[in-house]
Amino acid sequence: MGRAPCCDKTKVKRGPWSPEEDNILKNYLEKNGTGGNWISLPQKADLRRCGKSCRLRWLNYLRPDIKHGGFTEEEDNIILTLYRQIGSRWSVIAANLPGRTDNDVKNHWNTKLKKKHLASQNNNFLDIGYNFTNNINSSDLNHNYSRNYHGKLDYSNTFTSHMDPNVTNYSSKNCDQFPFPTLMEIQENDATIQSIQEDSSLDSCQIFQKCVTFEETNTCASTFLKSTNNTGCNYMDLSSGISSSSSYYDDILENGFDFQENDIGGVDPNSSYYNNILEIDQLFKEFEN
DNA sequence: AAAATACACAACCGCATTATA
DNA sequence: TTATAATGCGGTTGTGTATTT
Repeated sequence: MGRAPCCDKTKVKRGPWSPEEDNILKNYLEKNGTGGNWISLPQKADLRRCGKSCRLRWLNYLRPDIKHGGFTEEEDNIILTLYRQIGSRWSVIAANLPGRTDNDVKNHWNTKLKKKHLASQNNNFLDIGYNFTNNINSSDLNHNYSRNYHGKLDYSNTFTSHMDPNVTNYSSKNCDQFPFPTLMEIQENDATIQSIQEDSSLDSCQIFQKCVTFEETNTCASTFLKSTNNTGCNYMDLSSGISSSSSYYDDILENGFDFQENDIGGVDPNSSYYNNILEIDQLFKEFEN
């Protein structure tokens, strides 16, 4: 025994509404209102439609002051915030967005915001980092797997090092404590590269200056510390103290924003870590889908 | 240029809740 | 008070259009 249908499906029209039908429904409702009963409305308005269909058409489309599409960033933020608080209670979320219907918010979520939400969730998750360690020259090297703000796979490493017993991890958070290697020689070229004697745990270090344009609007001239070791390159912006071991900087400096699909920040494709990280990336991609 | 695929949004379905007789 | 109808809601599907192959 199924549920009793709300109307005779063989006698009502289904699918998209024609402009004529819209006019009939709109005119009827503006003149008479719902009369407190959607089920009997189609008959009274002379529409071959199910009452529920009429209600939906009116509430989601024909009703005055309804906005369609063009969600603003502020609206997106409200939806994202509320979704995180109360989940998929679309009518409640829509009630906080004047002119928006629950159906519209739900559609917008399913087509656009869900990805944004998942990405930020994954970013939060990935920010914690994937860690594994091994010993290189008596330094503990922690390998962190994360996403940079472009959503690109990024790989960085931090040291639990013998260099300073009071500092357990060298990262962007405490890079001001990073013991700089001794400057041994200076070379000049068009990128103003200064070569520095390598530190015991680094194969080589360079300081260089270059003007970098972010997204065509945000330009910054930074002095970077570039260090290389056997897992790849590391860049630290000496003015902001932000470091990144990433081909992200490589790509900006060398190719603008022309990222390669499978770039992994800071990882030498010939290194033993590369396949390992690709595997991890595959797992994350599956998790994202 | 045609077919396949992806995307956006409208509409439907059935269950839960609320209103009414 | 309770049975039934109407309404509200959210998951899901359908449809037209845009983009890619």
